[in-house]
Amino acid sequence: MNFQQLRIVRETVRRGFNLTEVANALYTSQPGVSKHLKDLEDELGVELFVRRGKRLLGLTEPGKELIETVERILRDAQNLRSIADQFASREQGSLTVATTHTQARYALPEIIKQFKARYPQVHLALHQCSPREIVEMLLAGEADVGIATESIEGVPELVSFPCYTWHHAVIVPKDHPLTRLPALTLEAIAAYPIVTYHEGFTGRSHIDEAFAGAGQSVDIVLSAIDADVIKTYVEVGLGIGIIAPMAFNAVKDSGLALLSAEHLFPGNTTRLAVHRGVYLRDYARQFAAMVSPAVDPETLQKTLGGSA
Amino acid sequence: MNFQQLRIVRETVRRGFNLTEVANALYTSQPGVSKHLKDLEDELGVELFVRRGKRLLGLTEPGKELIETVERILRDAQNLRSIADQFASREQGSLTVATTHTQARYALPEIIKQFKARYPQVHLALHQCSPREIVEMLLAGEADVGIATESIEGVPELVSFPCYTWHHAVIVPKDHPLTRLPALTLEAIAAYPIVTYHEGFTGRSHIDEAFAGAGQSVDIVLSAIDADVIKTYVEVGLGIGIIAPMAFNAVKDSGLALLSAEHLFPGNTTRLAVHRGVYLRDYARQFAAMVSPAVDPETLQKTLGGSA
DNA sequence: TATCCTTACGGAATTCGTAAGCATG
DNA sequence: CATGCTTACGAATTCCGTAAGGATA
Repeated sequence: MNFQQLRIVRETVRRGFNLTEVANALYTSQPGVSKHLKDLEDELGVELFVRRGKRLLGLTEPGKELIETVERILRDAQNLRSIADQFASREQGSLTVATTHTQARYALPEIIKQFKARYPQVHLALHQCSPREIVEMLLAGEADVGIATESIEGVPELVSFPCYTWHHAVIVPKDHPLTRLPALTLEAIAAYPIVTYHEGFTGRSHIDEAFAGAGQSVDIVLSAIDADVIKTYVEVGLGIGIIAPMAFNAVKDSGLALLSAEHLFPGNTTRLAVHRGVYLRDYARQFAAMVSPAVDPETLQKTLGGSA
Repeated sequence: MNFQQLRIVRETVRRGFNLTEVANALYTSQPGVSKHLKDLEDELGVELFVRRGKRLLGLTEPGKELIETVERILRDAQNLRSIADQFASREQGSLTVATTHTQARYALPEIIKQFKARYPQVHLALHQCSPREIVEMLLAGEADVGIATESIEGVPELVSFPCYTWHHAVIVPKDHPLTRLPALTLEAIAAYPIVTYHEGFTGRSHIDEAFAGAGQSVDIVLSAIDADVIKTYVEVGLGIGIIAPMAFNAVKDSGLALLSAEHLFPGNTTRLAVHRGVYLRDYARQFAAMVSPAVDPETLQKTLGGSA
């Protein structure tokens, strides 16, 4: 048994049991991959993969049991490197953050500015992607930290911490009839075509729930991933917008008006997530603490300890 | 990084940083050991060991951090083999139990008889040793299960379960004056020379506590590891004995009388212990459940999951 | 027929053990 | 001067990539 064999097993599962892909992903030859798998199965005395003829189709029962331990071993091997790096160069290294447009554009800039000032030697990579991709990246070990409002809770392999809670708001052109209402209602909003976030983004599910709960059907004429697009179409007069309020800038968005809707939509909690059982470098823990008040950089590592 | 290097690191710590011993323990050459350590340190970019000249003295700070993860990786590698064996031959394998004389002689025979009937293909090795050695064996992965009344609690790397609770009893020659007392007292016992267990064995600490708490000084003329020795010397008239009551057999020990002392000594709880984070084969879980009613063979593995 | 896996084999790289050298108590 | 670690080097083993062959959709 060696690490390469375990890497191949892990990659085989991740790549959907296509050994050619696995070989490419690990920069090695396909026959080598094939042989390594066979050797490992021989050594363990158990078939790990279900085969039909020469094709691999999935994991056998023992394979399913074993894969979890394989993943933990490889994660721990990576942890060894991280711990060593931590001691070798405490304030140097890299940090990969996976997050959504909304966070990257509105919530994180100030934090990242501070972080960069504190840790100028850390190479910070900000991956902008969908909440589901954020989870994928964390699970695959491609990102150290994920920040999003959706999809993060309910993934048992992840530990997450609340960052802040906010409510959707409505944006309309400055002279829009809705600005003259004393207080917004869901009925009043539903009377107009709506521009808002895509499904699975920035609390969109909570918007749908609110209207569904009130028995209102809404006409969503356009959905976008980011508030910049939404604002643009609201200015153009396509409809009214529902966005996260931190995306509104009174100066830059002077053609629009922001109407509070806290009483209409359930609160959204943006969360920071980390894969259980991974070792976070000190600067990564500090970053997490800057993003979420629920993170204590001293005790975080113990919280992560239990590898599920 | 490879498994051999990690094995060498672990063994170096266990063998007190003597690389010659490490090489012998791992059946390899000493220069190879030396090189492997150096290569790993180079790869990680950190010194793992404190050296004076050419001698290794101990772990550096990074070494101390890393060793825990190294141990977990190697434990997980062993777990891979155990899981595979579990599927390859469900009722075949080996089980190593480390326990004390008292358990091996009086508590376990019936359980082991049942276990052997149920799993005739399992090679069962019963290691009789001191409670402290039991802990050592569990920590080193040399035993799967440990059973003892002392030393087990308070070791964070172990999970333990209560098996049964009992109180020490007094044995005396059949016609001894103490047999005519309506109820024993510590004072009455302390008036005679005493034969009982060694320190660190079979609840001896509780005996000392009881006398110390009552302000009684006692004359322990002989201490032994097992009740057979104690009984022999009581029969000879060397003194009165304090033993675990399960060691008394009314038929075989017809020359002796057993006097209850439940009201005098604190209760002892015999416990079963397993190293956290190890995978136990199904038959091992069944064995644990036969020994301790607190063990549920179905959920045991999850209890062990959290590797401290 | 194109994709995908296995077997076979030769070369490269790694690992291992022996021998020799040096430091420490 | 005996114990213990390092360096050096040749042998054995392992690992890897190319080439060829066979199975499946």
